[in-house]
Amino acid sequence: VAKRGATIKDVARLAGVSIATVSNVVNGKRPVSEELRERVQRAIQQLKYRPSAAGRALRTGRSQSIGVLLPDPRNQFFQVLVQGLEEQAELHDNNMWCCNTKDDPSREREYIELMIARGVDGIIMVPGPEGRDSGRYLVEEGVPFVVVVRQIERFEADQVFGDSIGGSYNAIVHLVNLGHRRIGFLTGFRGIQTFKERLFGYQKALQDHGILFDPGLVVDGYSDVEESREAMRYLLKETDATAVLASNYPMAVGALRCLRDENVNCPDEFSIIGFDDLPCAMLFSCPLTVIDENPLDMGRIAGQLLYRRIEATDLIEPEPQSVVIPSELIVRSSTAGPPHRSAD
Amino acid sequence: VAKRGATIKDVARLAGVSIATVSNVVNGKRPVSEELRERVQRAIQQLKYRPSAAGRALRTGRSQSIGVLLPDPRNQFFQVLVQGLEEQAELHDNNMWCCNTKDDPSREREYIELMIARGVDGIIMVPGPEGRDSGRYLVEEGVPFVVVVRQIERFEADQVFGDSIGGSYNAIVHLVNLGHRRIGFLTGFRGIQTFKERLFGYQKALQDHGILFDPGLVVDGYSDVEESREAMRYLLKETDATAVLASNYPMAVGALRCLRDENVNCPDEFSIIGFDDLPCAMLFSCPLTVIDENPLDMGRIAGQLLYRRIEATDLIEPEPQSVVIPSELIVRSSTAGPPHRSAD
DNA sequence: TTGAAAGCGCTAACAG
DNA sequence: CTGTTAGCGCTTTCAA
Repeated sequence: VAKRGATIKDVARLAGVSIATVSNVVNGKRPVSEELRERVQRAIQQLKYRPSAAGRALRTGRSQSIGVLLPDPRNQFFQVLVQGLEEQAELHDNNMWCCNTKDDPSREREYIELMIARGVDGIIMVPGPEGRDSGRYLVEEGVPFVVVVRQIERFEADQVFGDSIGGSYNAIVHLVNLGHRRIGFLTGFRGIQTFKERLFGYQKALQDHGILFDPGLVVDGYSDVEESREAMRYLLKETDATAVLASNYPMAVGALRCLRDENVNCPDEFSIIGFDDLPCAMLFSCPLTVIDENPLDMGRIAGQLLYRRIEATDLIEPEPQSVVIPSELIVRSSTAGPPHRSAD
Repeated sequence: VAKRGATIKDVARLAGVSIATVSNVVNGKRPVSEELRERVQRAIQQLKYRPSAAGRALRTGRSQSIGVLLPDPRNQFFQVLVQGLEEQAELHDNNMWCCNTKDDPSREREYIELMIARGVDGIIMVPGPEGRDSGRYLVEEGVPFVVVVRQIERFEADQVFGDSIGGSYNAIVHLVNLGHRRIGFLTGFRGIQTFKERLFGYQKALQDHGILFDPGLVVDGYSDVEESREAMRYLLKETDATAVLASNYPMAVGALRCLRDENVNCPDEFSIIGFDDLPCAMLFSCPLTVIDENPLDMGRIAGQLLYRRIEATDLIEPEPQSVVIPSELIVRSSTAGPPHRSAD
């Protein structure tokens, strides 16, 4: 439908030079005399010539673009991550193709296929429940990639992620210090590494403080606001929990919403601590105490690792590198001592 | 760096057929005998053949992808919009390339150039301050496109947007009915059509209720949380406003944050009404009264219009169409009568 | 320093 | 129903 633009041939003809010369003016790979360069530049301007990405990609085998696999673009955490990636992509004159896997392994796999077919130069992946398989597949296909946000354990690849175990551990210590003993855990898909780690940190913190782990206090929110609201209702009605750790942002929102529905005061009657510090976290009816994971830096560093790999010559492949981004506990007012019982 | 996959030639050789036959099996443009089809399918499987998008794009002039220009991907409003678009793109086996214009005209223009060079089949644009120029340029270049969220007035193109004037009008009527007379307006870049319209709706509502328009009550938040916090502080300290209309989501967040900083109770001492209903709007310390614009439908419809145009034969170009998505006032608790004065 | 020409992977027109 | 072939726009040898 779109009308065809000028091609390299048109430019060559108008400038009275060969197409090779035009190419060299455009890409600067070989020196071109001042005179010809000028003639070519003028022709380019006049014809509004834009090199065709398709032609170039076909010839060079490089598309100047990278693919990004995200589980949930609506979660602002991932948008901040993307912003960090975008910064790097722009630096390399690349474009980014973001895809929504919805943490569905078949969508993840399909998008990887599609990305390879489209010839992306590399992939940034937030791995879903079967992310390890995807990772293996990418290795097999020889596509440069980096795993971000959620670690794939004992896997040789560039990886950038937060200290989920430590973050979770610190959150629980905070609650325990406030006097809580019955602490719920609101988890996402249990198949996902990050949530496993956060659960582990939770368990370890309990253990280190001599509190028995009760699996009945672990409820599934599936990273979804509505599901989390339901799960939280269960925690409230059917258990004696006095606090909860919500293992990501939408789940904290769901938990908070449930408390509001049920007219349970936060933090007087129930404490909430969440993951991820987003702009509205402090505006909630009880400004949220959170573990911040610094997604912007995660994105930046992941981007840098990817381009390092993309630009490596085939001879010297860089060593796979794992980068752990430190996380930080930000205490606001959604956490306090448990009701009917003084804090220690 | 990535190792080269199998090409159509490899498949043809292995299956013992011509490349044309392989192409026809893949694309189904011409009938192929059962026997050959099967041989080809087997070869495809065996070689893990994936048609090269670059080759196809070069040959057909179609890239099977669309570009999306967004002013601020971090604003969840736009992510919901994108979700609607994505739905349509997936339906057409297309991919989406989202770019962040930051409402900067030169970035907008650059990305349009880039998108054309990359051969996108169409563009969805949320126009920035000089969006009209961009629109004209797209027409000139013959790229199918649709304008979304923010209208370009008196401009022949497919456009999908909300009823900003009406939404704003209704918000003000709501406040006036509560008894407010001194109502502030927190605006984004004044060069952007949507904000002009929202300001207009505000003015018109005041006028219709016999309230004099005071330009001193219009303050700039530039769609930014921090800027809005500042602007709101001004409104609070330097004017006698008792309520404010924040003309998009991040600005409402900023306004709310300011009230929190200044220990001003909402809605008892000050009322806020915002635009865009996002999942946390109801969790704020005062659950936000908002105008919801239904971005999901905007995205869906914009996508449909774009594909209608992309798929049109050059002979029958569809008539440009403007679609207005109705908006809805959702009353929560951030609005009440003004202080020191009973509501009427 | 420049040009001619091959060919990247694919589709489509043409020939059988 | 199938095969042969031209050529999309570009980069990159190879020759001059």
